[in-house]
Amino acid sequence: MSRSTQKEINRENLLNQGVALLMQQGYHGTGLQEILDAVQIPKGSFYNYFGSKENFGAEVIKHYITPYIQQITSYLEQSNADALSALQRYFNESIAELERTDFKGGCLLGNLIGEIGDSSEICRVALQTTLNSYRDVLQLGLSLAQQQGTIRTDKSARDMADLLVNTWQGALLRMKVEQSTEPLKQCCQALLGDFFKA
Amino acid sequence: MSRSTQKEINRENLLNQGVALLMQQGYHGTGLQEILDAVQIPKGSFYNYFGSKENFGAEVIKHYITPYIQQITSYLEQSNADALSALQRYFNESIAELERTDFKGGCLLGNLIGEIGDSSEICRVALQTTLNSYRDVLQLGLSLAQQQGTIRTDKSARDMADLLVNTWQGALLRMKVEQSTEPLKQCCQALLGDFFKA
DNA sequence: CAAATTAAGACAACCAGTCGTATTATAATA
DNA sequence: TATTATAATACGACTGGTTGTCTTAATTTG
Repeated sequence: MSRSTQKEINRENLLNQGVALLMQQGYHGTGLQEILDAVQIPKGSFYNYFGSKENFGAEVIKHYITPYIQQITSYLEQSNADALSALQRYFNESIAELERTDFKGGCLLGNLIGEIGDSSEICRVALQTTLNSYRDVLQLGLSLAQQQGTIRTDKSARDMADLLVNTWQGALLRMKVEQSTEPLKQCCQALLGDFFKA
Repeated sequence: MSRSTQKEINRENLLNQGVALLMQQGYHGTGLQEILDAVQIPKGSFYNYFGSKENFGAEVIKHYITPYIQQITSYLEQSNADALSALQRYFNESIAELERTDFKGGCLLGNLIGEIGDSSEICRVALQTTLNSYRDVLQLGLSLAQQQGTIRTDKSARDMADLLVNTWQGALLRMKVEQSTEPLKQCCQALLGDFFKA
């Protein structure tokens, strides 16, 4: 196997493991050694791939969001003239997944904002752009739903998407503390099922 | 000075410093030594007052919320037949304070839920009861406003208080990442100024 | 003086990050 | 094509520092 592709595989494995561990144990709660042991990669290589733990953290953040955006995009494309249902389907699927994993983790973005949003500027910026791109895809869905007449048009899709992201983040925190997905369901019901309705 | 009162003063100082440091740097990001140095208390004493860092964390959590609940209660008592304005005044004051402190810290509860909600059961329970008592006082305000006719009555004060707490927490995270209080203002406007209105 | 409380420092475990060496891949040369 | 030269990467022992906790001695109290 060529060296460059192996390097890519190693990087990918580190990022995946980083997502899993940072989400559950936090940034300072997870040592580099723990990540390296899990994927059997020596410490020296880590510092070749990423320059520092902080840079790694920023890359983990960007790596994290990709599948979620793909999932929403895919749901929106599948939905024929019913973007609102696609969004509801996405959130319901997320809720089901969180129940399967016993409410662990929640959202890496929310967790890291609280922990290192003040202390790491690099990660703060990564969190900002990542959260914005998540907001953008929700905004797209809401704006489609506006065109389809299922979502009110006297509020901007942008504002509603922001509110939805923020309430969802808060509900995820509440879920962890209550060990229940009730806050998540309430979030979807109150916003998508009521406040945003046309 | 008697020993018992000195002990109380030391405990109080440690808790206050703990609130400040844990809020800004997180649980694992703050070492005991840093807290002890700040209040000039030897490490050995710490383990007399609190049994472990984890127990200390749980006590810091409970200690944190008291002034906020007092503030809301005080605003509600001052307000003559206008509980909704009292709540709005509380949130506006909180927003002004966060602007003064450059969006640092946010809410200790939200930050710690994300960081250690999964790993420390003691702290998770402390966070749960603390957040619930915060919700309770907001619920009281909303239910007063319902009686006064300024808040809709087709939704329970409890559900609205939960939604308000969760959205506020999410907005605090968003504030840290955006370095702006805009998300907080949007939260108050959308809920207290629109969705919850009678 | 005896008992209980407090404080100081020792402790092993762990942290992120470094550095010299070993290994490998690529390029140059014959 | 075979051999060598050069560069890039892989590696893990090691560093200085910090972590939370515990043992032990000093101090205070009744």
